[in-house]
Amino acid sequence: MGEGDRIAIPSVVDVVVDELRALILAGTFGPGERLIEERICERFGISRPPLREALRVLQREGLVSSRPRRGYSVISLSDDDVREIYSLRGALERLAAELAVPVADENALSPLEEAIGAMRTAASDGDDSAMLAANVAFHSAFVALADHSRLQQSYELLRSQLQLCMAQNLRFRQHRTGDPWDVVRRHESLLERVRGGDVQEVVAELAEHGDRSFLRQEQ
Amino acid sequence: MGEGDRIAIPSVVDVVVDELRALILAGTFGPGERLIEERICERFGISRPPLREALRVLQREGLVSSRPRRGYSVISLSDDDVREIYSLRGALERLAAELAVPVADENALSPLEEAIGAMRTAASDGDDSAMLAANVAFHSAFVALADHSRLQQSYELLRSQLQLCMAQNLRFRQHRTGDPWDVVRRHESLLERVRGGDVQEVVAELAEHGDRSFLRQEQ
DNA sequence: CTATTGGCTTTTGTAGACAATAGTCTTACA
DNA sequence: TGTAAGACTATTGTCTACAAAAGCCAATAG
Repeated sequence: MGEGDRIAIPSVVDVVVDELRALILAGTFGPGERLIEERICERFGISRPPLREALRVLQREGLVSSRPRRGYSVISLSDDDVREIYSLRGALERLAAELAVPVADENALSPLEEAIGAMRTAASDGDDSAMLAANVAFHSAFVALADHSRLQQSYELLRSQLQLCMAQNLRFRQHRTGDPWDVVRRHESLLERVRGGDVQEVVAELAEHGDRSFLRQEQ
Repeated sequence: MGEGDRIAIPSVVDVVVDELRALILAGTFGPGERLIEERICERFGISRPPLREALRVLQREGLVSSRPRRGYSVISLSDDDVREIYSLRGALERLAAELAVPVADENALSPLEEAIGAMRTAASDGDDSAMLAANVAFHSAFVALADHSRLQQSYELLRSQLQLCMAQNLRFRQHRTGDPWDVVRRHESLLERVRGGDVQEVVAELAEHGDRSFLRQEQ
C-alpha cells in the first residue's frame, strides 16, 4: 500500500481559506470592508474558530488586515503598494529565468504554449477576461519552470494581491489593453528567447516585457 | 489627542507567535518534533484556540508543517531547501540594491555602520554568536534601505528560516567561519560600493559576497 | 446649543467541552 | 510463531458559551 494516491481530506479551515479568498478576489467584499466574523460564519454554516484561523492565514497572505480588538477588514491597495508588488514580481521572475534557462526538456514548455494558445483564442474572441487568465497562466507556468517551491509560493502571493487590486479597480477600462495581439506577440517572443537558452536575452526580454496592466497611474 | 502615540496592546495570538517562533529558532523544539497542542497550552498557560491560530501563522511562515489530523511539527530543512532559501535571498538583496542605490541621505547608512562596528568587536572577541548577529543585522538593514515593505517582509521570512536551519545544524563547526576579519572586510567593501552609488558595482559585490555559512554541503 | 459622560449594543478574544480520527497495543486465529 | 483484526488511547477538529473591549447613542450639564 501507500502508492502515493492518498486522497487529501481538506479541513474546514482549508476550504474556508479558499472560499474567502475567492470572494475577496471577486470583489464580493470591497476594499476596506469589515469582515464581521459572525456574519461570515452564518453565511458559510460554520463556527468561529475555523473562520478565525482562516482569517489569520489571509492576513499572512496580505489580503486582509487586522487591528487588535477591531477585527478584520479587506485591505485597500495604494499606488505605492501596487508598485511594490510589481517590482517584487519582476525580481522573482528574473530569478525564475536565471534558474530555468536553459530548459532541460522541451516538454516542460508545453504549459507556456497552451497559455499562448489560449491568448490567441481570447484575442480573436475579444474576450478580455480570458486574455487576462491566459496571461496569468503563462507567467505562473514560467515561474514554475524554475522548480523552486518558495519562489513559486511567493509569486502566487503577489499574483493574488494583483488580482485583488484588479477587483478594486472597478474602473479598469479594458484593463488598459492596447492591442491584445501585441500581448500575444510579446509572450511569443519571450517563449522564443526561452527556447533559445540564453539567460541574458530572456532577462532582457522580461525587463522590457513591462506588463503594467494594473497600475492606475503610469510611473 | 490622537498624536500617534497609541500604544499597541498585543493579542495573545501575537505573543504566542513570537514566543513559539523564538523557541523553535532556539532549537528548543528540534527538527521534525511534533508540537502537541495541549502540552504547549499547558506550558504557556493559554487555551487551544489562540495557540492554533498562532500555529497557522507559523505554518504560513514556513517554520512548521501540518498534516491533516496528524497535527503540527517543526519542519526539517533539506539541502535543497537551503539552496532555495539562498537563491531567493540573493534575488531579494539584488532588488534591494537596485531600489536603494544610490542612497539619498547618508544618515540611512548608519545602521549598516553600526552593524560593521559590532562585527569588529565580535571579531576581536572571537565571539562567533555576536558575529553572526551582526551579520544578520547588516543584511536586514541593507534590505531596509529599499523602503519596500513587502520585500522586507519576504526577506525576514527567509532570515528566520535560515536561523532555523542554523539551529538544526548542531554541527555547525564555528558556522564555517574561515576568518572573521575576512567577513568584516567583505561587508566594509560592500558598504563602500553602496556609498559609491553605482548599482552595478553593488550588485556585482553582492553576487560575489556569497555568504553560504549555513550550507551543509558545498554546491 | 454644544460638549461630555454614562450606559448600551455589537463584536472580538478566550476558555472549556465534545466528537471524530489516527496510531498503537493486545489478542485471537491460522 | 506470524499475521491480522479489534479495541483502546492519545490527539486533533470543531462547536458552544462566556468575558472583555470598542464604538455608538442618548441624556444631562454647562
